[in-house]
Amino acid sequence: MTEPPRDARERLIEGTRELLWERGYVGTSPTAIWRASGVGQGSMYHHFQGKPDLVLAAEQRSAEQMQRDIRACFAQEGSAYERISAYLLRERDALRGCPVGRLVADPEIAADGRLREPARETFAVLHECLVSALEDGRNAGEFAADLDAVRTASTLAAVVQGGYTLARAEASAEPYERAVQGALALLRLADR
Amino acid sequence: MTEPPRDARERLIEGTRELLWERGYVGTSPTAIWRASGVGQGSMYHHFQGKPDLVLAAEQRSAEQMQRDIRACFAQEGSAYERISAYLLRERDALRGCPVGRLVADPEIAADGRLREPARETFAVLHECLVSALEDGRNAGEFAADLDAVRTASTLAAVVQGGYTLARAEASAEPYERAVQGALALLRLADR
DNA sequence: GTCTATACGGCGATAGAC
DNA sequence: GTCTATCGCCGTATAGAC
Repeated sequence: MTEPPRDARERLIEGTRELLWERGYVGTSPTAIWRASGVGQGSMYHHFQGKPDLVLAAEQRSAEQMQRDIRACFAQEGSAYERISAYLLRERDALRGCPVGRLVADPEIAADGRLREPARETFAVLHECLVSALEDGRNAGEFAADLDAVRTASTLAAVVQGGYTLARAEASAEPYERAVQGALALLRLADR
Repeated sequence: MTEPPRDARERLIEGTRELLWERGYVGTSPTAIWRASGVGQGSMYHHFQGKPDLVLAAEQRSAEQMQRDIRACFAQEGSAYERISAYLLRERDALRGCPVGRLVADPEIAADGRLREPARETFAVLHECLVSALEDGRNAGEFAADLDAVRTASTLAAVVQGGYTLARAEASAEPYERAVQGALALLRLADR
């Protein structure tokens, strides 16, 4: 399915992505990165200036992929509700959480505009897709005419991100599933 | 308002709470703790066995406080919707996030049953309060008879936690406010 | 491009004096 | 109970050979 990484640079980015997802910025050491990526230390410092530089490249890759997945999901055929539920019900490993959302938990990333940018952009794309779908549904009579698309879009995005937190606290995917199902049910009830 | 910490033990717990909230488990070093708490290193290792022991005490304190706040909020007078919105609209520093929810982002805490327990218990308390309020509202005719209280409770809890993530990604409290307002609007629309 | 060697500070903890 | 000293390891690089 997935192409195996080719050169050192590519392996480093993929290794960093994995470690960032699992352990965050502080928890991800350069040593762990080159070891996990199967390249030498000298090679890493040849391709990247240092940890922040490599992390930025990894973040951009993760953001790019998530944005592509989001757009693909919302470009599918179907009613507004179907597209929204398709996104919310996508296969996710709730206990792993979101590779992009995880990043902003660390203050080093939250405080640095450049390191924060990929996450900001990704959630902006998600929000835009959700707003469009909600407006479509409102225009088609699927949702109440007074449904606030902008706010509801933030609600739905938050349910996914917060569902991860609840899942990790219980070490079970169930709270995540419940949160998403509950959000979709509320959306169905908002049909007049 | 708040009592200043008295003894070394107390100061250590409060200092650890702050650092954990801000920087998570990996990002919080014993050295930073005793420095921030204004006690000596030897004192710290006299009162606590090591980092996990001290972190557990700090977690329990944060969990205890959050649970007390939750119960107080839901014990107020008013309709079910009023109690729920009172909780969702509580003054929060959205950019700081949740002192309890932050903990489970770190794998060291998520993987350790004892360190995870305070967070698990806190979200269980929140879920229970939300379910009770939603059932009350349903019985009083405030919400649709087929509203699923258990799932909706998880949805509302997730909106708050996920709202923090969106806020940090944008470095603004606005996405958090939108998410909460959107959730309350959905709840109001689910009234038949 | 990739390698090994080296550096310096911080982490997490222990020892033992006071 | 609190203090300072010390420890071994790791984080985050830099240097210079190959």
